[in-house]
Amino acid sequence: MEKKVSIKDIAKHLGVSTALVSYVLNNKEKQARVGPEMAERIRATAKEMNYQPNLIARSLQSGKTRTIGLIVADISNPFFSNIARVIEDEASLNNYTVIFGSSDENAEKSASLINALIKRQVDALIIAPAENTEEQLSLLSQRKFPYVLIDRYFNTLDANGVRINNFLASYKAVKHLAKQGYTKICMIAYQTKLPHMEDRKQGFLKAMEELQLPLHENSLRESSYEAIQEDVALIMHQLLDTKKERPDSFLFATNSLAINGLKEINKRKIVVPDELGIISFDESDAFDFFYCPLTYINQSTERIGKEAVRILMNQLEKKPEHSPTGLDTTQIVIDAQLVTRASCREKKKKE
Amino acid sequence: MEKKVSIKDIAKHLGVSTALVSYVLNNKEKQARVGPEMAERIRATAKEMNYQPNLIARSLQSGKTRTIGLIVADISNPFFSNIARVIEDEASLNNYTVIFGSSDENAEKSASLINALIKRQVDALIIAPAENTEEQLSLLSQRKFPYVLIDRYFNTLDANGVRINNFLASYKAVKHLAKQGYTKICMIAYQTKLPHMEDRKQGFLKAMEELQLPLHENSLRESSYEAIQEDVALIMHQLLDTKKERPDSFLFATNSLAINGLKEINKRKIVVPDELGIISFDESDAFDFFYCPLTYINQSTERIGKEAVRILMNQLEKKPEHSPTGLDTTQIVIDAQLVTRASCREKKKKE
DNA sequence: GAAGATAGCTTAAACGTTTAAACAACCAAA
DNA sequence: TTTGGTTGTTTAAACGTTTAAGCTATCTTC
Repeated sequence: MEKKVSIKDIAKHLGVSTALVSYVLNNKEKQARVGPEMAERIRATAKEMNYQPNLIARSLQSGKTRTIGLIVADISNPFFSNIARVIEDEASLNNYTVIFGSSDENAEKSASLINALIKRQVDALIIAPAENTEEQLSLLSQRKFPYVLIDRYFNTLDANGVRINNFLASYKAVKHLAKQGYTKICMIAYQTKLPHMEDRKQGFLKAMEELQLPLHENSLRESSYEAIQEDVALIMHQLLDTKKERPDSFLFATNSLAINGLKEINKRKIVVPDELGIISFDESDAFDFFYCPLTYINQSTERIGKEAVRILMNQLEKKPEHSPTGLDTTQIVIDAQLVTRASCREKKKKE
Repeated sequence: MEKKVSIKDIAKHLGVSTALVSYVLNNKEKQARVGPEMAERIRATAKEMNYQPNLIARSLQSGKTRTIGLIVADISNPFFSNIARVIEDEASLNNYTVIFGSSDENAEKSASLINALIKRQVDALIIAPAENTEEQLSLLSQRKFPYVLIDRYFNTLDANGVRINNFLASYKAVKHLAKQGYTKICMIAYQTKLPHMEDRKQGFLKAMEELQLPLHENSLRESSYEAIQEDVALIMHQLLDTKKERPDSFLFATNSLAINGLKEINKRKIVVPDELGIISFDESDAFDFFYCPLTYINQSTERIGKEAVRILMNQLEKKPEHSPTGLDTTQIVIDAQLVTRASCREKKKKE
């Protein structure tokens, strides 16, 4: 690669000091009282030599990189890549760029990603935290490093965050299923202690209780993240390939769980919504193309991404005197909408 | 945010020079003849003070950032986010991180992204180039800036690249359709001069010619990128809501085109594969969940990502003397596989 | 025509690293 | 006892910026 032209090259070319060049190219000619002809000459040669400022040097000097680190479970998951796109656009509007990393729901990977990004001096982080990462995050908080949690959160951690009202969304979904006449409702969730997932489970349980629907060991089943395909296949086998206590409806806690579940349901040629009602969290093209389009709980990736960046920008760009302690934190809870489509039958089955 | 500890802080704390600390923490104690006890003390205090090297400072000094810039059309498109994930993992193995940007198939956006990434001193770029970006890329080549094109390429540009054999993939797809008895084959492509798309179109035309199947103005229709939904809807209306010359099969040139097309096909309750055979490029969860799983041309995102990074690493990590002119370029053409499923009927219709 | 202001520019330090070169102290060999 | 080598450490410059402070003419003003 050819050597890049620096401010020094421009200065040498014109026989002036680098300071002068810097002032002009940063439009500080007024305060620095640079002569108008000089300013013009500098601008001209900068263009002529195709000068591009070295942002690394600038960052070293300013202590700011105008870079945001984004850590999600998996950037190839559409839920996260959609959020990534929104964050990219919002960041770009504020002249920031985004570095990303995938944690694979793994605490160690998360730690090393956070570390790598901090070494790279990102100004802030946006994190969809994995299980058992409270300590890492609490360390960030201690050092007053700016960050926002998305999608997930921790009860023990007072941090900026954007998420949906998981409990209520789940609760409403169950109520909706019950209203349509389903009684043997089963939830498929992830086996994790992450509170957002716990909330979804609790919302399910609370609704079931209020509906006085019986709960048994198969009412709420959990899959691992790593072996989701095998786990969901097994769960579906145990739940569907039996006559007694066969569920008449499913609530899937994420799009990946639903996609794996739907594959099993398809295999068995089970008729949705008559034999089985279905609701899932998140969105997916697959939900649209399932022979019976899925009713789902829409988490607006648009809003999540925008709010996350907004919180950071408020924190990063505001004058120090406006943040008395610097310890205030913002939590946004987005009201997730139930989008009703064909996967829950319209009326009660037997009247 | 609290002030970070620097090498200077460690040096001061121990009453030694920063050079010593630097040598030790870079494991150059042997060459620099640092005393073993001193080395131990330095390492200990570095750990104790939780020292994290400032990679920005290191980059300024070394001229390398160990960062790769990734420019795709849209990071939220699963094809690109899958590639992004592979690139992330491969880069990480080599101790690189990835900054990304979405060009939206827009040449100006592409130019400003390239510029922004170069100002940030990325060591190399991986680009899925938009239309009319030859000049930008040719400038990169002129300056000997390392980059690899993925998915797309330009005839007039001698650059590193990884892509599939678009012509042949398309050609084979049409032959496959014909073999199953379809004769009124129609291709839906993007309206662009990008050669990879042109190749797909030419492969289609060549196969049709060899098959002696008649071509007319509706045989090959094109949609814009910006208004894909409206365009595909219109095309489908014109092709399907008519009796005369109605196509009996479609070849979609990308997953987005297919997804939009399938929605229209679904609306009209057209029976696949009997009334209509379908093949699409790329992959999608939607293809699996369409009532009749789609036959598709699989572009291995795994291979594309891996090869792209491999090419860059070869170029970036090799000693200068190994690249005599530095002008050699590597092109990888991956053989895309046709994955046959239910969306093309098994036998000829009327025998 | 002296004092002070102003315009136009330069100097120099700083940001946190890396690393070649210099230096001081010691030791061994002649 | 000089010479030369080795060991352990420091000095200082460099990477490309930014920016406060300094300097020198020239211009006002009385």
